[in-house]
Amino acid sequence: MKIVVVEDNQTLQKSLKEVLEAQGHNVQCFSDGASAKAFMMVEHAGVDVCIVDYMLPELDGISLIKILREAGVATPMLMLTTGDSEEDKVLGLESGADYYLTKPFEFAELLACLKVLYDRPDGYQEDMVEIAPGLTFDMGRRVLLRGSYAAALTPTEFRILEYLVRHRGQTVPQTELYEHVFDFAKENWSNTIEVHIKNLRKKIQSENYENPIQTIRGAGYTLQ
Amino acid sequence: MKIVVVEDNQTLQKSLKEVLEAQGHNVQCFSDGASAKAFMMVEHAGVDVCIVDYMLPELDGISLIKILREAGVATPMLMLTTGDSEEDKVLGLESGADYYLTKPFEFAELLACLKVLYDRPDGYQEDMVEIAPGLTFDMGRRVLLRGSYAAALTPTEFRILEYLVRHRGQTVPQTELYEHVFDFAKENWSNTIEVHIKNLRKKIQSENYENPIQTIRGAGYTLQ
DNA sequence: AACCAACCTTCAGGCAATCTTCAGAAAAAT
DNA sequence: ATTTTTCTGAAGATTGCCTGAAGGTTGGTT
Repeated sequence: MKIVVVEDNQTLQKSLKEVLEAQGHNVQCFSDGASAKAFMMVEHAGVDVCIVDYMLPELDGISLIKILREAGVATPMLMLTTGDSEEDKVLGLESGADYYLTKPFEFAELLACLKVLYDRPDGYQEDMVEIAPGLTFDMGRRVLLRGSYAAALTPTEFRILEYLVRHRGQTVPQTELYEHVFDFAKENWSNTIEVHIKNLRKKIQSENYENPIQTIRGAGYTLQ
Repeated sequence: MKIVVVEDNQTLQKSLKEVLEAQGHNVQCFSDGASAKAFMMVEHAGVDVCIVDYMLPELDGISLIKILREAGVATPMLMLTTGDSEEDKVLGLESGADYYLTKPFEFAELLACLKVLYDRPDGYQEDMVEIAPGLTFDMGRRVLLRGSYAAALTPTEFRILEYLVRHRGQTVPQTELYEHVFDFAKENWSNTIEVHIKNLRKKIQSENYENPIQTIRGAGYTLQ
């Protein structure tokens, strides 16, 4: 599979490349966060897994992952770190990394992780999702495509729809949407999510089908 | 969500239970592998995440996970270990664990992991239960599926049916349903549960089979 | 058979969850 | 700085769920 490695330590980068290529993978290396970001923004669709160091010149690993995630890149990410700080680990996971390895690690462990990440049952790496007949959600471009016409999504709408897509078929509570769309739980209530859902529905709606975002009273929303 | 903890160290088990319950989770603890296995074989459908210690009396963590996986249990598993051995880590992941934490760990880290595991895009967890021939209860979507037609459940109906499913074959007293469905026991009696049971039966009913929710006079209800 | 307790059925009022609209605030783009 | 877009909270309307009451059945007991 295609693996992107972002690692500034040249020795480690070379070893990783060798080991992974020996396993038959196609490896693309970067030595700083900025160039990795530039590449991933464009090419992420073809990448199966991303291995990212925590400390990087130009753009650190956590920010890199966060930016990519916000841009709708859903590629599985594995983060490497030297730090023992538990806080960093938490930060790493919350930024959107899918796994976390502390250096020094053995390559066998890395390979096992890759397997776990890649064997995930998903649709996770899908970039184009059919929301309704004739209506496609392009996560890369952040738009809804109806025929040749593209409807833009606002950032919040995008995050909501992305979350619903990742949990398609499940009933997602409003509280959960709050936590993921904004990075915190709302204490004092507001109907912000409801308003965004309404706007999303307006963009999705068509005469040919009923709206695929269903509200399950007392439970949340379900994307069919 | 419902979390199963398998940990023989009583102190740690207690802390885990406390922390997780403080987060609003429903926690079920076991102190050895064998009893956890017995429970999971039957009840795994209702369990969202499993936290399993590496070293356990009766049946060690790795074997436990392996056995459950072979039995088709897809519940996300998080393994705890004291060992630093990289080999153990690899073994743990290959046995089917989804994540791996080395003791001592901080609870914040554990919570972050749980979030990652639980937010997985899925269909991964066994969420569908066949209530009657041709009638499936989809716990994720909170609906009853008959062929392609979906009947919505109200929040209370969902909680009742969920509880009956988790205790399938057992006779569940009304008092127990009260405690689960609402978070308290009812002092002054009402027939609310009876009404909800009636509505549930109406949604479940069909000409082809008799209603699977049986009333055991003087004892409670049984889902066959 | 007559009685009683457990359970069923129906239904309407009250109420909480959600929708809708809109306008001002904040943020982003120009 | 100005314009445009997006976000957010308020207020009111609407929807659909929950519940308790009242009366009806059922099955067991004397």
